[in-house]
Amino acid sequence: MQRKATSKDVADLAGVSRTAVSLVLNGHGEGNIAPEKQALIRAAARTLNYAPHAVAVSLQSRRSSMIGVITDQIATSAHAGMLLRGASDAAVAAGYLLLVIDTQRDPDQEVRAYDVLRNQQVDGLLFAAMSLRPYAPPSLVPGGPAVLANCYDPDDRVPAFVPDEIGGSRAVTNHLIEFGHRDIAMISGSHDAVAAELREQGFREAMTAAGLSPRAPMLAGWEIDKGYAAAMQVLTGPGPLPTAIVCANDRAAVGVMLAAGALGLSVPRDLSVVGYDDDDNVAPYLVPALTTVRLPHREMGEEAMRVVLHAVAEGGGSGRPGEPAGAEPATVESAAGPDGDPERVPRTLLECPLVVRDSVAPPR
Amino acid sequence: MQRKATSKDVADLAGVSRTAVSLVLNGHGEGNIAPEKQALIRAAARTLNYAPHAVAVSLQSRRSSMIGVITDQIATSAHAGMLLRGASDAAVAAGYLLLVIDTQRDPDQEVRAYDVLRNQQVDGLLFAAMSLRPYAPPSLVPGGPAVLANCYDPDDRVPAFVPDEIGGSRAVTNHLIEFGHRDIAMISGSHDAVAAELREQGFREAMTAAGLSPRAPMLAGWEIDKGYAAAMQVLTGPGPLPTAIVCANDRAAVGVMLAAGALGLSVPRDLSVVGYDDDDNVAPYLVPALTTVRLPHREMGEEAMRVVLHAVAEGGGSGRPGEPAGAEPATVESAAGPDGDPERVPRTLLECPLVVRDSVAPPR
DNA sequence: CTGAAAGCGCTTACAG
DNA sequence: CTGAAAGCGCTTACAG
Repeated sequence: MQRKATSKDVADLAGVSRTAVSLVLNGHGEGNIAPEKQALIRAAARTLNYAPHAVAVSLQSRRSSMIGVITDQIATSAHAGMLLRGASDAAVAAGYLLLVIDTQRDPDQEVRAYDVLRNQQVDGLLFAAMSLRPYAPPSLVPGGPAVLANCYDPDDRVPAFVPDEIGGSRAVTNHLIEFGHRDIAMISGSHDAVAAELREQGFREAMTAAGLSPRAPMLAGWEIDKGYAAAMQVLTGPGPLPTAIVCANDRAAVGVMLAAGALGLSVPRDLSVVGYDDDDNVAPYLVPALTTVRLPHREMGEEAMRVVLHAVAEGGGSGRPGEPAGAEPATVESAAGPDGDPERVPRTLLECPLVVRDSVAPPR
Repeated sequence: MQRKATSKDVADLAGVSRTAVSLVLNGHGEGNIAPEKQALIRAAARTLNYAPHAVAVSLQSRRSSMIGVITDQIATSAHAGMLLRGASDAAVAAGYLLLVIDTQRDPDQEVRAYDVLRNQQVDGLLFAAMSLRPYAPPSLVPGGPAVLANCYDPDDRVPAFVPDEIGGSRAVTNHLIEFGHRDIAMISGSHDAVAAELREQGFREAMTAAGLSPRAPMLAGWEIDKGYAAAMQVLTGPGPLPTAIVCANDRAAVGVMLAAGALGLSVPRDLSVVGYDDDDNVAPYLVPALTTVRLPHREMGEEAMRVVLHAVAEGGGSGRPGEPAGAEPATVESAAGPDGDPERVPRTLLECPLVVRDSVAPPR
């Protein structure tokens, strides 16, 4: 690799000082440097293919133009990558780069990640969980402002962006109710993920609001086989058969469809099925295509990054957003402390939109 | 955020020069600095929680300890994340950090990515494709040694690590043959992905080697619904029904299972089914669990990163590995140029291991 | 054994 | 309008 051109090279070629080069190339030329020299400098920079040495700039400016991202399980889930994509897009648009470290949920690695990121002088920090969960960041987060995505500080000391799980679940359930379903079963996820309880709650709320008495959700799990087993049970067991099933997620819905097939039931004619997640690789391609709820992964990454960037721009040490960063004001769950603690900071709920496809029909 | 301690702070507290601090903390103390002073310095560093300013170190050493990673679609696929994980693990273990930029296959973004990474002074470069494809990197790759993962330079100027698709496909097909299947259908992916042809080739090779005449692979696609449609056709069409189906990937296999269910066929009793990819979220949980082939995503990331790191350590400007970096020597496809071109560099084939589960049984 | 000096590449007061 | 100087925090010859 050939040595990169430095500002000195440009200065020499243009016959000026490095000061002049810096001024012009950073847009402070006007009124300071003679127009002809400006042209000379720009030409020289072009010729040499000059680009400032980011490390030197960073050392001088005390800004790295890098945002540290700590994730807990980057590899596990397909759509979770969208969170990173949203964050990356927002960062790149603002001239920032992402330094991503995955901790694999290992506390040691997490501590080290904070250290490394701090030493790399990141300007801000984003912590992203791959599935919704509470997360208490170190009390004094190093490395500038910090924001949480798809996780939340139980004490709300750090701003967070999370999906409105309850709302999404309410929405799909209502969709079923509008189609005329009255006996709806729910196959829930395991309670090691907080999303399971939230989705159950949404289901119950929608049923109750419609004057229907909800069946107790069946605890199953998040995988295809769990959905299969639960569906086998509910669809063969004694008692009346439900006309629709709300699944914990799209994969469980695959299991339900497989079970329906094995039982000779046709979806949606004999049974309506809905999922959750809008899994890119699954939901649109199931036969029939699955009606489900989309998780705002990308939005979480984007919004969270915007808030970080905004705080960085403010020169703030805290991740507290001054004014809303994004254009569209997201739903805010007023997370006021029990005693109105002024240290609390907003936890923003992002909509989980209903995605209507072909797996729902009126009950027979 | 409180100001970080500098080496000057440590020097002052310990009553020595910054030189001494640097020497001791970098392990060059012995024989240079009096033992008592060494202790003093270490103590001071501890007290102040000193860690060297990475940016300053980088500027001075002309090494950033960062490896740039350019990906083309980080978000699309779940298991693809494993590639990143493997790369990250290898990098972190060697004290390197990853600067990841996703280009979304936009050539403009790609060009910009190289620029940005070069300006950030990355010590080396990894280019990772999310699905196997040819990829010609810029002729003079900037930013130190470069290696390709899950993609390959048609001219083999840059080392590459790719899955042995043909071998994997041969292996599953043989598995079916060993179970006694003689009439095996293949539902292939669309040919926009090179993996499709490779997997077809493996299928054909295995059949031919066993003295069986292979059916022509059916062109379908990579999604559930394509597998479903193709299965419907092959399983209802005129002519003899195959006793087993080789699918382009796991998702297509889901479609096949769905179709089998709709047709009243039981897998594996009435029909054996195998997939490809060993999709974490799908294959182990299908009912029955899917016999498939695992893609060495993690290994590709790991091995490729090791080669980059090795080349960096060599101080080499080219990504040409001197000696093999990893312990286990991977299968090497001798990609010698047609005329023995000495500029050619190895393209390494990583094994795609067969993963036996429950979706295969002897034909009835 | 120890510390003053130079230099990595840049930008920003400051003096002409 | 222009350039010499200082300084970001570090490490590495070099002179004592």
